[in-house]
Amino acid sequence: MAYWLFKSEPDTWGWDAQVARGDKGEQWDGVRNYQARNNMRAMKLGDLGFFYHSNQGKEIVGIVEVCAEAHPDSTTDDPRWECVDIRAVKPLPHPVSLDDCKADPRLRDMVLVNNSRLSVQRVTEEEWKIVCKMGGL
DNA sequence: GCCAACGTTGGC
DNA sequence: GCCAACGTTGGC
Repeated sequence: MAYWLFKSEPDTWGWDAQVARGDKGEQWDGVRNYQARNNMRAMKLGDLGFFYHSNQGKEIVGIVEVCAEAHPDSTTDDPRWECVDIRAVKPLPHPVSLDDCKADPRLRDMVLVNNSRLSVQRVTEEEWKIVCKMGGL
């Protein structure tokens, strides 16, 4: 079991939209970055991830689950790009903001804190537990 | 809306 | 294969 973090601008595709897709989930398309794609290729069915709102809110708002492993991105003909499908699992009772993460020395090495531009990130098990606790789970 | 950081592209 | 130029992202 691995843990991940998905970033999206709420204007384009927010948590509410993700929840509205229900258990069918939605393909996480549009990623055009090798690091992010490699992360998605490494994902296994049932892996969990945080859903992060960039720009507006700048906070982790919910938990998602990988419900389809990497497959070609249907929004492009370029065979280089693949994506996974994710479905909403549950919201965080208390969203965890970027500031909260920066303020906690245990999260100093979190990708979100160090390389905020990467849109699909790896989260360690320790970071996962810390953020879950901060989020009220 | 600005700008720094980063990734990608393309000329050499 | 290097590196300058460019485009994009995202925090502020």
